[in-house]
Amino acid sequence: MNTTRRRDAARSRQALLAAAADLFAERGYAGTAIRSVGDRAGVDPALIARYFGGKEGLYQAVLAADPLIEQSAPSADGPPAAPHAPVPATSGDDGAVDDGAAVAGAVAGPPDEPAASPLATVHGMVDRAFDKWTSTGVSAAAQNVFRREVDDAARQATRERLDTVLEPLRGAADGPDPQLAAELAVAVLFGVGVARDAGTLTRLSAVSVDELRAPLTAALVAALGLTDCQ
Amino acid sequence: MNTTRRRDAARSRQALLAAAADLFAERGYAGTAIRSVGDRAGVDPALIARYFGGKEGLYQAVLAADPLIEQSAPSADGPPAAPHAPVPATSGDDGAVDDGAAVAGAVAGPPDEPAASPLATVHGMVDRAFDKWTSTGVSAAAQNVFRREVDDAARQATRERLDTVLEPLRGAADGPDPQLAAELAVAVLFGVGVARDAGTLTRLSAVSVDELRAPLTAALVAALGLTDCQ
DNA sequence: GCTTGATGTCATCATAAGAAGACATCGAAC
DNA sequence: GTTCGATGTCTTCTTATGATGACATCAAGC
Repeated sequence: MNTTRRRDAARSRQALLAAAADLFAERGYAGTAIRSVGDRAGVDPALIARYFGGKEGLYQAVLAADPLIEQSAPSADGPPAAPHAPVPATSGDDGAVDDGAAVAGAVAGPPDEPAASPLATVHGMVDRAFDKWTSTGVSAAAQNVFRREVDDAARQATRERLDTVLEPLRGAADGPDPQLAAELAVAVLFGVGVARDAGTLTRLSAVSVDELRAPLTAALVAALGLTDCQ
Repeated sequence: MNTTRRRDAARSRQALLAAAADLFAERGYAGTAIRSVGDRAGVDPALIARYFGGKEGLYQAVLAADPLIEQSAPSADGPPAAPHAPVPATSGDDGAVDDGAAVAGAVAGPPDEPAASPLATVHGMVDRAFDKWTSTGVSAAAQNVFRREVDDAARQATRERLDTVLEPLRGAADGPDPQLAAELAVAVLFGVGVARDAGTLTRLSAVSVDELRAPLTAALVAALGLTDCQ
């Protein structure tokens, strides 16, 4: 089990997976050639057929390996007690739903999170999304939310990944249709992230995620029907 | 100028343009073959080279011809006086910014719209976006907001189209960075539209635009910093 | 009716890409 | 040290695709 073996199937597989994740996110599925993946991975592209069955199988593997947002690990900047600024839309006089101590639990790390407050859930979701964007970038799976051309298998794989994000949002949503509210929030959250990553909206792509936190959180809160002013 | 001439360059050009708009929106740029465009248009694909210079030129023409949202024409359903339901987030007691009669002017039809109220601008924008989605569908240009793989020329063409949408939003935005707020609103608006069109979020794709109006408008209002409760 | 440019049709080329298989080489087990 | 499966490298095949040019056909102007 030498770590620098000249031949190591797992190592090659991982290299291909990482290179494919980059390239699929950068150039899209149709625009990515498996030869390019092999080049970037420093691995012969023929191994893609061996380990993943082909280009489509590689894509599936990339989607299955992507968590969409950062796992429950706390944000890298500062103590996790106050990783986010107050939301303008809810910092006012009434402050409908109380935030506070529920933030830590809202990151949904343990499998049995104790029903965090809706606002804390939103804050945790934004934090985890920002962590993901700034560390490994916006993934191909996130882009799939906005692509018509993905085939059924890839769409299904994307849906399964999205469930992780949709589930807490459903719980946080207020209104007669929590599923719709949660999906709307996903469209807003990933829409901003993917658009920022794409670069067509220049100002959006230029600002730091910190400058995005307040307005994006406000939009999510509104999309979920959590606005306290109604 | 017979309308059914067997040979008509303008007619062929238009057929190619329409077919290309459909296919680029459906399959993406890389996934669209010019032969498919020719087939759908009922025109020989070699004419693409003649009229547009090639696939890239055809794509540019499609982007340039797309308005992203419906032109200022009033909505088809009912009188334009009340095309939209009240927004939950702002239907409350205080109602920060007054709506009312400014709605008609907010659709920004005449070149010198009389500085409509921010809320009316948002309402008009949502109406026009919905009209576009339900009539001709979500365009390839709108999708480009969320695609990294588009080349510089296409990105620039998309930006020029976006300016039409960004300009009134900048005027409606409240806060220190109107450009960022406007781009954020664009990401939210088109993010929801493109995601709904893509079909990965099943509930979002299933509901009618009318069911989307209230929460989407609320999210846009929040993204623009127009929430009255702060 | 003829001419001529515009328009349309067809064949072909060069390239890129995914897939598949033949062959080479490594290394663990014995 | 030998064997043999695992791993890696290389070549080749087939297909799809964008581009190009030759040729055919139409229609307007004289």
